[in-house]
Amino acid sequence: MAETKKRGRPRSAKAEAAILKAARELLDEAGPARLTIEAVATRARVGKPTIYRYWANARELAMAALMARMPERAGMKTSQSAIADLRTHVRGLIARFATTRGRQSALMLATAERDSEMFKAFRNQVVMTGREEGRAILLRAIAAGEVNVDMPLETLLDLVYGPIFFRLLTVHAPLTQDFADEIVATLVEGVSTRA
Amino acid sequence: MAETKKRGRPRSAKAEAAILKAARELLDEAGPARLTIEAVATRARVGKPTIYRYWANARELAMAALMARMPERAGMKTSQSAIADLRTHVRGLIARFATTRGRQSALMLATAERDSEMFKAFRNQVVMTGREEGRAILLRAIAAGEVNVDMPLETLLDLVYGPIFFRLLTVHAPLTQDFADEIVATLVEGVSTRA
Amino acid sequence: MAETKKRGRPRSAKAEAAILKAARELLDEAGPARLTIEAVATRARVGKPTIYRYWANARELAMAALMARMPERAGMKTSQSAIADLRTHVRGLIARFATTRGRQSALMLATAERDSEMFKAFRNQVVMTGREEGRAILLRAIAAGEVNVDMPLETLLDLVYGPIFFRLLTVHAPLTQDFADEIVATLVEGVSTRA
Amino acid sequence: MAETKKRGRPRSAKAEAAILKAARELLDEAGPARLTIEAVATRARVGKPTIYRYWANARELAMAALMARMPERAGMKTSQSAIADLRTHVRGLIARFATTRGRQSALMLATAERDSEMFKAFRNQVVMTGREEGRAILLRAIAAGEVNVDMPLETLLDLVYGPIFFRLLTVHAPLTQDFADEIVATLVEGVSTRA
DNA sequence: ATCTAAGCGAGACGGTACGTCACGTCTTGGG
DNA sequence: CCCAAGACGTGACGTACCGTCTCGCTTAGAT
Repeated sequence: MAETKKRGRPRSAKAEAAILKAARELLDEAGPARLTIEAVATRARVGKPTIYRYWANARELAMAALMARMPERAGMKTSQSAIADLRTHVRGLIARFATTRGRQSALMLATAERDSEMFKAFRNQVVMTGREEGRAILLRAIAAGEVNVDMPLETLLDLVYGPIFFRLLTVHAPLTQDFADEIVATLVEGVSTRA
Repeated sequence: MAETKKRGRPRSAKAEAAILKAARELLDEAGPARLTIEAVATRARVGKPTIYRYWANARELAMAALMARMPERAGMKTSQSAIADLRTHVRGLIARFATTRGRQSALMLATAERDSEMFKAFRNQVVMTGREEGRAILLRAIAAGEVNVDMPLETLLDLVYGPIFFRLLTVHAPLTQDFADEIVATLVEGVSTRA
Repeated sequence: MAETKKRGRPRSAKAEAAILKAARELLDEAGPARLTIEAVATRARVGKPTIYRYWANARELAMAALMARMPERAGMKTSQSAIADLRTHVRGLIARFATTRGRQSALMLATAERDSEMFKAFRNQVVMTGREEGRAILLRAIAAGEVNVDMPLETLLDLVYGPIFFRLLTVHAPLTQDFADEIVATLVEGVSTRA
Repeated sequence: MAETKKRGRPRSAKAEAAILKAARELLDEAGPARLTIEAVATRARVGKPTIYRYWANARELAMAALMARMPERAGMKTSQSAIADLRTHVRGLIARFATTRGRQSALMLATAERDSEMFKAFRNQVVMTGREEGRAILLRAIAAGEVNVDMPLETLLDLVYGPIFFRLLTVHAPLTQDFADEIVATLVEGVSTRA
């Protein structure tokens, strides 16, 4: 209830929107490394101090712009097989990240200061949003008895998402839809010949 | 005929060593983002042009310094179970990367210009060296009939390495030795209840 | 009809006083160059626009603060010798200006926009107040036959005040009471050997 | 003889000249208050750090530009009357300072940081150069028995130069050639009626 | 034993962007 | 309609590094 009385001129939503728009455009045109505060300020017809009032530096602004940019997650349709749902989910994930925007997001993640608030927000919103959906699917699969996981669910989720980001970063092999299927198949079946 | 005649003063091995030493120290003290050519030149008591004679920019120098820094891979001992060997391998990998140096390497990988020669060299030497060993282990496992892989081996390798780098980048969960075991167990057994 | 109806909240005398007080404090602490509107507003707990309602810019405010600060001129006592009175007057002048405040005033004079109203007011109040007294003394001396001036009185007054401000600005020699005596003696006697 | 060996690339005389030229042009066009480092850098096609390598701030640069600008003092011709020479000297001084440049110089003097090296250099070169000549003339007058000064020569010199700068600063009366004559006449003859 | 080309350290060069400060104006809600 | 607070666009500040370019000095193979 300790609400702070807002005094003085309120922040301009217009300015913030113009900044984010300019940032997004520059990301598209030149990538995150070229996103400078000066360029954003000029393009958004905004003063530099205004930008610094909202974000601490160019990287945080870039993250904010990328977050605002991530496509809305379409509500997932549920089929009878949770594993089929997982496959669809991973395919969607790859489709999302195998874009300039997706690559830039992964890159931001790697570059950002590990312990800033922005980093956590970015990680949660960009990387982990999909994760919640993935977690739901896996829980459904466990409930349905399709799957048996005797370890932290986090580990399994990392086994799903890790390979995608790995290819994104190392570019040693293409990030295709087939890769989604291969990931899911391996995780489900395992490679053991014991069975 | 094709030999290039070497005229003039040869390059100084001492200078190169001093540069790399300074670069390594700065990496340790301040991280890759703070590794500037000026700082390296000052610390190594070397002229800036000398540095540029060897490396194109600060990131390449950082990669070179990190590469020179990666611990020599100990010759892998082979046990009777290829899967046990894989587990040992993954554990070693995690031990190597769960260090400041390892984290910095992953970070460099993410930041580097995707199509430079240096990027490829760095990727191959830092990330993919272990991979060759992993590939050998898997091939051994297949030959021994311990394992059955009906997809590109690359995919399976990405399923091993991807989760490690993912945690390195997102820091949402700790990178422990247990995680190595969980990765291997899942990949081997799968999570299906069908069996 | 012609009368302007006073509508709305009247100006706050308290605000003006607080502003001038803050300005004076900042002048003492940091000098006229550091007297910024922002600092004054913060210290006086006053909005910046309120300051601008009274003064056009920081220099004018500084001048206003300095004017409010000049010590009241004590009523001059008249002796029998107008020349002795002049000496006393010049000594008093030097005493007044050989202070931080005096130096700042001279500096303001030099910095101010030459044709602003404030400049004229400042010049008249700070520099020329003394001058009126000096003029009166000289007129008395002429009337008493102690002195004979066959040129504009202004010139003679400049010969009295000029050297003081000159030393204030160039600081090449100290501004002492002896200097007052030397000025008056030279002006009265001249340096010619003809006599 | 402890000469310092000059290492590294020597400073570019061309750059320095271009900077001073640009500074002079800006002084002429907009005055000392508008002389910004940015504008000078742009006009001189020179990097800002290069300017800062030579001068500590805009005011010092302005002083340097004004110094480079002061007209060479013509070798003074000597007549039979030292007092006539003094009159000629003071007239020349007024002619020099009753210009935009002269006024700017006086202003710089007033604005500069009192204890910087640049301030002293500027004072000596701009204000005090003429002073040496004036001192020589006075010494000649004393030697010739034309004049009798029983006080520090500095005081007399201040009585000559002070009034000029005073009018320059206060602009309460015009700075004419007649003023020169009036100054000299008063100093020589004095205003006393005793004689 | 020179000559000469390349590497060396140092450091100045033209630039770009940084993050900050203060400007003078504008926009709130409250008195 | 004034007040405080404070955000706004603007413009300059002084600094950090960039990557390039002289300097004068090694250094060592070719002459």
